[in-house]
Amino acid sequence: MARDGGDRFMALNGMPASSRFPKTRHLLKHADFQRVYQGGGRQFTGNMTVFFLRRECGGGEPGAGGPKVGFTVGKALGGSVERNRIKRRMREAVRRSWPACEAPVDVVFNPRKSVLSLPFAKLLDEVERGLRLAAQRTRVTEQK
RNA sequence: CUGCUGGGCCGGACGGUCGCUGCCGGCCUGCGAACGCUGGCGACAGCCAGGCUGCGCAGGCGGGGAGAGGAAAGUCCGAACUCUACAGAGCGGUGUGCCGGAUAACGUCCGGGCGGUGGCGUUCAAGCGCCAUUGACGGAAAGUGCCACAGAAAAUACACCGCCCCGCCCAAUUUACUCAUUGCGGCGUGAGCCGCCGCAAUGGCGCACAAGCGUUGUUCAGGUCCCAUGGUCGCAAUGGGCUAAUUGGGCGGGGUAAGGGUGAAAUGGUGCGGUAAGAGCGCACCGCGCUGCCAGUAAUGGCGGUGGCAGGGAAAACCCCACACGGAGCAAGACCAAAUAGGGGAGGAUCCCGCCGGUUCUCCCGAUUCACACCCAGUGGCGUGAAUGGAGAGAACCGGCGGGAACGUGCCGGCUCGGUGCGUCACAACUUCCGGGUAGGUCGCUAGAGGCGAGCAGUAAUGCGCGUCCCAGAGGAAUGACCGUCCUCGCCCCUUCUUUUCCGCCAAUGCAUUUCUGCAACGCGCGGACAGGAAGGGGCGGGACAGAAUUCGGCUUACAGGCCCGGCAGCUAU
RNA sequence: GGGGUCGUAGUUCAGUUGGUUAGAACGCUGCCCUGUCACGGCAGAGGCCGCGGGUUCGAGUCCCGUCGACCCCG
Repeated sequence: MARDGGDRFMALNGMPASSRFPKTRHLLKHADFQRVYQGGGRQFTGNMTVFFLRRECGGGEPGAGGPKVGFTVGKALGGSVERNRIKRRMREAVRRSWPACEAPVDVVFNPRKSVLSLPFAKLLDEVERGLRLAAQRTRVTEQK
């Protein structure tokens, strides 16, 4: 089964650093979320909605070089167990998709309930696509 | 063994890779302060530079170790803890509610009592005993209110029907009438249930004096149903009453609380006596109330006496009684504290004294009013407090006037000074300090009514001491993602064995023989098919309910599967 | 962490306090009206009162538990 998926896992497991996801890479503040919703772009990718916005004043803070990611998992998505499961799967997927995006952007993922039962390889694919998309779009707007 | 049910326990296991959040210690980098060390300068306050050590913070690297539950849930109770209010108590409100115990506390738990339900045993039965289970289980003679429809009446008991007695009136009857007893004959043969019989049997149960009910039948009108030991009709005999009496009807007065089939519920129940009719009116048993003794800590139980019945339900209607509770909640609360706005003090920009006026506060004075407490036979007295008032005193602040000092400045004299005039008013920038306090951060924050083990006390809940262990602390919220093996459950497939039923065959097979063929076997025989069971293997799918948020004790609710203990029913074996 | 409100016909709501008959409007169905539709008229169906217990003679209503939805405060 899924020979190609197995290879992908091997490759990801072999990748040593930069696949970590500490708190400094999280997007936590309510104001940050509002800024991304108001000023950024959005794209729906099937099982989630991706919001993104380039961060300008990302000066001296640690972890300012790369993207920062936040999730919104509302009460409508289920009980606390299911919401936690969704967040954990999303975090894991983002953690393994860091190479897709190097730009300093703020990204907010708004997952749907189907993330719970989706095979992990597909979820990984979608998150990686979303991150790459966010990087490209923000670069375009910057050139304008 | 199966099914139902009650209680307790567990809540998949092991491993790999990569992660997340605290903690411990190591290394590196940066910053900060201390300024201990070195060097330089110096007015010996200190400053500058260097780099070592230790400290704090942040980041990075690699290491060790830890990391969701029995319900973490619902937030239904109870506490700890914190702040706040408070002399004490009450009112109000909320909650609890048989008794005793456990506990920090509880609406929780344990034990007991009483009641309900089910089962078993015993007994002719009533009843009694045992077991299981269950109960929001104080008070209805403290008071208010409610009880539809039906029913005479729904809480005051008695209006109505009925029954009985007395009085009056009317009608009928008259030697006939009437009453009682006995005998004979007739009428009747039953809707329902049980039993009995099959041309024989015909027994029992089931109201009444009446009003009425009930039954059958059923669409309604209407009709039907009456005595067997006591019904009714007729006849006869005997005895009694008698010209007034009897019967019937009406009216009036009284007695009665038995009955009146309704209803969820009807004013003690059954029997006997008793009476004009009746009635706890009397008696026996049962129930109930009061009371005495005994047992028990108590709830309560047992025995006896006594009363003749007090009196329905409902308090999850209001309410009464007893007891408990001040309020808010870790976003409690404490500390540090940015930016911005704002507050206060000082400098900027001056202090002192006296007089007058005003405001506020405190004290003082006595009068009136009110409230409370005490004394008193009392309209009275006395004390305290409050409000109003006053002419007084003090303090603070504000305003005005006057004087002095100091400073600035002008003028005059004059030169280590003096005199005199004016000003020193207000506001603001700015500087500095202080306090409150937002964002943010730190603490609270996990060693506890803690877990485990065995012991002792206790029927138990639980308690006591001993030993041992440290076991999540996040904060837009970590405790994960993926994979492998095993475990378990369900379905499907294959192999082997086996059971029942059915079908086919005396052969397949083995041995002998060159071959034909012969021998072995009607048997617990051989072969096959459907179905079932067991074991093994393989494949697929499933493994619940659910995520700590200050911490505990309970309750309630959700929950796949497994284990243990108990009760009931059925089957099988001994 | 506190506090509150509401679940009744397909839909929106009465009825709940103070217990004994479940109602209104719109919608739906059928018939009439009209050449046809709409409007209108007549008739009808449709409810285990969120769920589970209890109190009571009797529960939509009272009590307890539970589920769901919504709102407010810090």
